[in-house]
Amino acid sequence: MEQCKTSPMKNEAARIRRIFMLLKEHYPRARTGLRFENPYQLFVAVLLSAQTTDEQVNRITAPLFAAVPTVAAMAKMKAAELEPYLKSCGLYRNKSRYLVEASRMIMGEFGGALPDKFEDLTRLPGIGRKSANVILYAAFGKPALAVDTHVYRVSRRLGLSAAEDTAGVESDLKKALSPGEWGPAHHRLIAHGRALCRARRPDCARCFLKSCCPWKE
DNA sequence: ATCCCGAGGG
DNA sequence: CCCTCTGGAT
Repeated sequence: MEQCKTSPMKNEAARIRRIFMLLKEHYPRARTGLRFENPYQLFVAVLLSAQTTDEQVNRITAPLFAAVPTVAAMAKMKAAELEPYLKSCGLYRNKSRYLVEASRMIMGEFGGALPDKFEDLTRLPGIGRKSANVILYAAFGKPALAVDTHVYRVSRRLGLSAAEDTAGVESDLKKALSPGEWGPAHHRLIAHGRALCRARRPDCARCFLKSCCPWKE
């Protein structure tokens, strides 16, 4: 109690460290649920994952990768030819168009190889800040912290950030963590958002972070 | 701020 | 019926 008055900032830092320590304990090896074997497959899976569950994405990508196995093959497709493969996921018209256009840009401007820099990735249609960060970390092993709907919601409930947009939350989380922790933290916040800190009906009663969480529904 | 947009849960 | 799912472009 006295520590709160004498050094509130230091106390807050300790609270945040405790949150990530507990997340690590409960989700020791949290990682992406998207199935992929190379950067091309991750690029496709991430682009498809917008407003769609990873399980649904995996159902789609299995036949899609068999039919369209490379960036070069994707670049030769027409959006209309691709749509049947994406029919069962949301936003399928946009996603079909983005996949073809982005693949053509990768062929034309990046020599057929998926770029490994944030500024290049976000130039690709359908790849924004979140998807670029996922690719940087999962495909290239670079320090990056993607803020998706789960990370955004959970971070704000936990008081890790009060930012009103994903870029602001990303900035706050990065400041609170060392670069080596960014990727794992991303996956653990998602795991927590799915398991307990759900968008609807969060299970605060069973939450192991209850004692260090300011949020009440 | 709005649009895209099927599947699954409640 | 309503809300949400590893968003991005206009």
